This record gives sequence, structure tokens and C-alpha cells, in this order.
Amino acid sequence: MTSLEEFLASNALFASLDQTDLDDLAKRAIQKTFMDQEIIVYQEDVWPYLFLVAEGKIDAMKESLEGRSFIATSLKAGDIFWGLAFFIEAAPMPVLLQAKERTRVYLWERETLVPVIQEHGKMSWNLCQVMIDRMQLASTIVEDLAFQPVMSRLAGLILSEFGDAEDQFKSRELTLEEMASRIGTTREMVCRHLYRFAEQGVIQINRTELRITNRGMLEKQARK
Amino acid sequence: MTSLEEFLASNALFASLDQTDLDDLAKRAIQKTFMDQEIIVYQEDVWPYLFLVAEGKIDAMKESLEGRSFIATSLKAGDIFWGLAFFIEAAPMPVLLQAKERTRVYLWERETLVPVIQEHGKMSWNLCQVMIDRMQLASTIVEDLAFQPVMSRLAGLILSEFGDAEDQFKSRELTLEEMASRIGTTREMVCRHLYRFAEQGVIQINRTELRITNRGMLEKQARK
DNA sequence: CGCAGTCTTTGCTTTAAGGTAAATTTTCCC
DNA sequence: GGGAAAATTTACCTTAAAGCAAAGACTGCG
Repeated sequence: MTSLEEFLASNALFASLDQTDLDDLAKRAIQKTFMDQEIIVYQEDVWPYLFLVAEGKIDAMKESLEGRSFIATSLKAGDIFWGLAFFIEAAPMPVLLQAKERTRVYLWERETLVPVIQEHGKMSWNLCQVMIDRMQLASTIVEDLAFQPVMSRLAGLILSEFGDAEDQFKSRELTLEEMASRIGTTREMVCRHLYRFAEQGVIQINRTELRITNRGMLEKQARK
Repeated sequence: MTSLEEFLASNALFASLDQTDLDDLAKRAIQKTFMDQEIIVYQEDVWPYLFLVAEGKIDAMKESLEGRSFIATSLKAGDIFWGLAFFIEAAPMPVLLQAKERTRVYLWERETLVPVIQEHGKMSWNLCQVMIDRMQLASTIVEDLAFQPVMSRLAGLILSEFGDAEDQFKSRELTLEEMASRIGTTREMVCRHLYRFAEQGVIQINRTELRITNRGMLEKQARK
């Protein structure tokens, strides 16, 4: 059993396949590597692939005509993603995919993988489960954009990015621009609100790091 | 073949089943009827059903704490929908479902239908296709909310609601409140923008009906 | 018919969000 | 180690969106 086969077997989507099928899919997988910041596929392109992230990180983002962008989700090792054209003839990508580190993926063409999926009912079912997860994500995004002001969305982002540091200063990994893209606003707004939070004593912040000083307050603000 | 069996057979999700299975599912379907405005299930409830709309109309909407609401999609005869708990144990409804006319649905419990779906690979695959459709919808919603101002979203709504009338006056079926819920704003904003469009000569409007006079302008505004 | 309740419309006010620009700091590459 | 490029921070200004309130118009029902 090759390491790729083991990797596949450990993934929820492929878990139900037997050795023969794993072997077959492993052989037909196309391995690709992308540099940091490299664009994998542009929005609106027709891209009939399904892929599995082996290592690295990929952002799925939407871009507006005016040059603003919105990061819908980030993919990491073990995650499955696909182009819509994998499922629907000629359907265009709803997002752009961009590597955010050096990233390696295995991908399969529609013609290769769809027959396998259709033959293995369990696999289709597993795929449904993956999709349901994605929908839950989309659901909270819509809710946030429709109802929450920028400040609340930012509070949520701070919690998810800095919430695991036990009230210690933690390096700001994301640029203001990136934070803005995750909550659908501009870098200036993010900066202003960060310092407003700091004024209120909810966080402490300097140019390179951030620390949560009042988590309860942030949580309250986030589901305001 | 009963009429329900025929109805099932005509649906993309069930199309691949043979007579025996159709018969079985038809027998185990739970038929329910809802009055206009009746709530079918509340947001956050755990509701492990998948259903098929036989007749009528259902809105799937999110509600905010402040009482604003956002209509994510409308379901009509032939449409399939489900509670997340159908797929994931104890997962809560991401939306509220409300009948918007007298509505009849057939629903199946998780325990009844999941085994059938898992047994029939083709059915899982069809379900994936349905989900992909829903994702495309969600994708445009996110894009609109993240990038488009209220005026553009309203232009899009006008086109989809009144676009089929050949520049004839058409009765305003939706209240301002409902329009507002579809594009994530308030009824006052909708009203103002409608009259702003009218001032620009893009539409004509009175208290009860509306007519598009410059479709090109609306389309341009919609993808601004 | 009349009245209560629901919608629509509009004016006025407040708040949130965003654009521009410039100063400052940091990063990164040669 | 120096300088260009990128990122952060702020001040100031404009616009978009929303909240509040009140005046009409319509609907449905007793």
C-alpha cells in the first residue's frame, strides 16, 4: 500500500473503497504542486476536477469588479474541493482558488472519477456529507453578511484567529487586507475597529501582535 | 402506478429507482399539508426529514435577533429540501421553513430514506446534483451581499420578478417587506430605491403594479 | 358602511461603511 | 545595510444604509 493509498483510505470520501479501487484511483490521480500565492484556477473558468489537498493551504475567494475580494473558505491538508464543472457540464467556478503556501494536491478529472463515484454508492453518500458541511459554512456566511455589522463579524474573526492563545500576545498572521477579505469589508475598516476594540479594553494590539483581554465581551459582540 | 409514484418517478432524485422501490417509498411517504403562512419548522430545530413539494410554495428564511429576516430561497412543486439533521445527527435547521400558500409535501424520515439512498448509488449521486444547484444559489447570494449595494440587488430582484412581463404593467405580488427580505435590507430602502428607479425612467410604478421600461439599464445596474 | 389593521410612501435624522491620502513602520531583497 | 515595496495607522470626508415617525391608501370583516 503506497503512502498515497493510505492517505486516500484515511479520507472520509474514499474510506469506503476497497484496495483495488484505491490502487486504481491512486494511479490515476494527477499530482500538482503550487507555489505560494500561485493561482490554481480563476473564477468563472470551467474546471472539471475534484481534488484532495495533500499539504499546504488554499483560499477559495470571490473577487468583485472593483477589486475587492471575499475569502469564502480556506482548504488545508485532507480537504476535498471541486470545480462545479465536475458535476455540471460547463458550469463555471464560483470562486478563485489560490495557494497560500507551497501546496500539493491530487486531482482527478471528471471522466476518471465520476464513473467510480457513481459505481460506489457509499462514495456518493460520503460526498453528500462533505457538501452538507460546506453548506453549513455557507449558511453562517450568509447570516453574518445579511445581519451582522462589520464590528461583529470582526469580533468573530478575532475569536477564531486569536481565541486559542490563552490571553497571550499572538503574532498577527493575517494582514489587514486578508482579515478584511474574510469578513467582507476594507482594510481601513478592520484597522479602525481593531483600535476601537483596544480602546474598549477588549483586546490589546500593536503593529505585529494581538492579545485578547476580554473574551466574554468579544463573544457578546460577535453574536450581537 | 399511483399518481404519487408517477410524481416521484418524474423527479430527478427518484428517477433512477425501479417500480418496486418507488412503490415502497410512496407507501412510506408522510403527506402533510400546511396552511398559508404556517410555519413548517423553526430555525435551530433538529429536523431529520427530506421532503418533496407536491404543490404550493415554501420560503426558507433566516431570522435575526432584531427581527429582520432574509429569504434564502423559495421552494415550489417538484423541489427537494431537507433538514440538516437528515444528514448529520442533531444538526439544527439553518433556516426556518414557512408555507407561503396552501402547501402539500411528502416527507420521509431519516431512518426510512437514508438506507434507501445508500443502497442506490445513483440516488446519492442525484442528491449531489441537487446540492450543487443549491450551492450555486448560495454562491450568488454571498456574492451579492458581499459586493453589491442595495440598489443593485434590488435591480436584480426586479428583473427576476417582473422581467418576464414584456414591459407590461404587472401586479406587485411581493410586499415591500418581502422584497426587502429577499435582498437583505429594510422595506423603506426598497421603497426609496424603487422610486429612484422610477425617477430615472428605468421602471414605472404605482401602489399596486410595476412595469420595466428600460431593461438594459436595470441589467447594467444589477451587475454593477 | 365603518373601523382596525396592514401596506405603502416620504421626510427627517442618525449611524455605519467606505474612499482618499498621507505619515509611519516593517519586511524583504539585492 | 540600504532602499524599495508592502503593510499599518489615522485624519478627514462622502456616501450608503438604516431607524423613526407620520401621513395616506387599501383590505377585510363585522
